Amino acid sequence: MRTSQYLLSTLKETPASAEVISHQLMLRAGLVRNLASGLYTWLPTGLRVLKKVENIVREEMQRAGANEVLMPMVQPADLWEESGRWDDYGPELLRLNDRHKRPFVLGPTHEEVITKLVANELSSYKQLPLSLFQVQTKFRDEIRPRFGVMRGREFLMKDAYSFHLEDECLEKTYQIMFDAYCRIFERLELDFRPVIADTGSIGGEKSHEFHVLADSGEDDIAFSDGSDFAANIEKAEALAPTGERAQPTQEIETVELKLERLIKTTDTDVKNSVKTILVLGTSAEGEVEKFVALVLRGDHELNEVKAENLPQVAAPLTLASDEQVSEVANCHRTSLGPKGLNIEIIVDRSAAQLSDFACGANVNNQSFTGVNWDRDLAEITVQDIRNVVAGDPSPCGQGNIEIKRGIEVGHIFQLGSKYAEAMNCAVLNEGGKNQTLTMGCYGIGVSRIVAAAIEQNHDKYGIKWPKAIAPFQVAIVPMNMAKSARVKETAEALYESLNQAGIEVLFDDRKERPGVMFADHELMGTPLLLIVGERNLDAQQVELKNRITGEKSLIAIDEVMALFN
RNA sequence: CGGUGAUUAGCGCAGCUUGGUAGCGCACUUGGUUUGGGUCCAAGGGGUCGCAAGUUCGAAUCUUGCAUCACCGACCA
Repeated sequence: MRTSQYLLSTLKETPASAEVISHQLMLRAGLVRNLASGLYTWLPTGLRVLKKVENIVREEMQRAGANEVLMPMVQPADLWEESGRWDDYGPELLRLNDRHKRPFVLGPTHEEVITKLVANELSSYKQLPLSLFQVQTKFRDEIRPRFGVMRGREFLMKDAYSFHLEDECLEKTYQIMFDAYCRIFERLELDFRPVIADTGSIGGEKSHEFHVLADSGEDDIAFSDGSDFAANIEKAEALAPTGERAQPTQEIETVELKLERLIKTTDTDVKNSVKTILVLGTSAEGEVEKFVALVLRGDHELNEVKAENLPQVAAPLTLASDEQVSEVANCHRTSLGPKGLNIEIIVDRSAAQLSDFACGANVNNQSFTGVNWDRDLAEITVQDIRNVVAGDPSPCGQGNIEIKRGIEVGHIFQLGSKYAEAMNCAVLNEGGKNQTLTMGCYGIGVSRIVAAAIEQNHDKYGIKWPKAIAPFQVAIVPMNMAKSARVKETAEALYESLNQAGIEVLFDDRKERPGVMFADHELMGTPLLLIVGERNLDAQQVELKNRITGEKSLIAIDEVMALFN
């Protein structure tokens, strides 16, 4: 490709709307352009990268035995009613009507469509197991699109689905997919971790997320420093403190301060206080009807996923309003405490270990000190409901927890039969009986990977692409080609040979000054530059510059092709 | 959905307080100059000042409403 025929579209200045480095560089290097909130056009350079990521994913999916298909982005609403997600999915699901006023959705994912397809196509256990995948545009009407293509509303995703008669078979495929994912991210040269993940509302038993480590990531990942344990913080278990709880030594006293003031103005340690959060609870029939108090040590944070997964707590987790707090406890939320509440009390394991602790007194601007479980509060349930913090013992039993930020680029689930049941996806088994299938699903955010790769690979000059996904393998940068016939001939000849050999080469034939060309190629992250100048032509040499290492060297012109063998 | 801020040329911004018909840098066009790290000089083109209503002789500027974008929060496979 010649730059004179190419849409380079680099920018000197950073557009004001770009927050994270990958978004800034994607705009500056001319990879994408914003169309509307969360919607991006891929320019030629960006599309080259996107396609390379897509192809690596495709190759590894095929190697894992999956068949590629392509499903419509627009899906009829009745499929979603059949699975129950028409009601469950919420406003993230973009709904629309066709000219006959028939309801459709823009697919945020394709479980319904694929399950329906397989239900229609398969009839015998002999056709199992089967894995299908596609690379397709997804649309999710995100509440808050941000960071460019990192969290766009429309994005490119590889989604794969596997179908099995038995769970053991599903587990085997799950492991194959797990390995395929590791290979994909290794080929992309990303610093990534598979982490244990929450299955969320999609259901299922087992799930891993694949995270690219980067400070701009939106998720917290808990690692062990003593093993390879890693889990999304949503899912990382906070172990119960070891040892016996200390015996009470103090009597309850009432203090005329709200808890926050008590901690700030006296020597009461926040770690020896508990905070109390009132949330909606569920009845025995699973209906939302009452309240539950969640009690945590003062310095700990509530883990909403853990709380939500408790049967006593209504999902989605809903905090009680100020009015509701008044009804239940007759005080403001800042003075809530577990003692004297006439509702179910769920206490975090760490909070349950405290003795002689401080808490709100359920009277405005009053607290208790010297409170003790058992003695002062008998009826409590102890659960793990907090986020792990750095330094906690790892739930794997070895080492301590460290927390880092990650960008979720992949997620694999053992779905089970939720969708197969809903969509009536079954085959005849060996005994001639109808048997509902069990499913796995496996997603990779293809467009998000492009952003994640930049987050991990850039410097002050621009992007430093991993080899496998660079838009071009090499650029030819001629010095003053307009004035030097030799330079022009050499550059053209090199371009011709590289092109012939199928190397992706960008020939900078613009009439620009060298500095401009260097700056553009560094911004775009081309891994190798071939600099052709009068200076080295007498010796039949060109200069080779490596974008990643910054190394420069001179090589003979007839050695150039050997670089790409 | 709540809070905050923004919206003036393709991009980055100034002008608004104190109303008088729009400017700077980059980019773009033309000519010259320069050519191993974003040359320099000159001349140009380009804007319904987000939209609508109001106040006023007169609105980018004041008032009101709306829209869009972003950030923080809530929310979210």
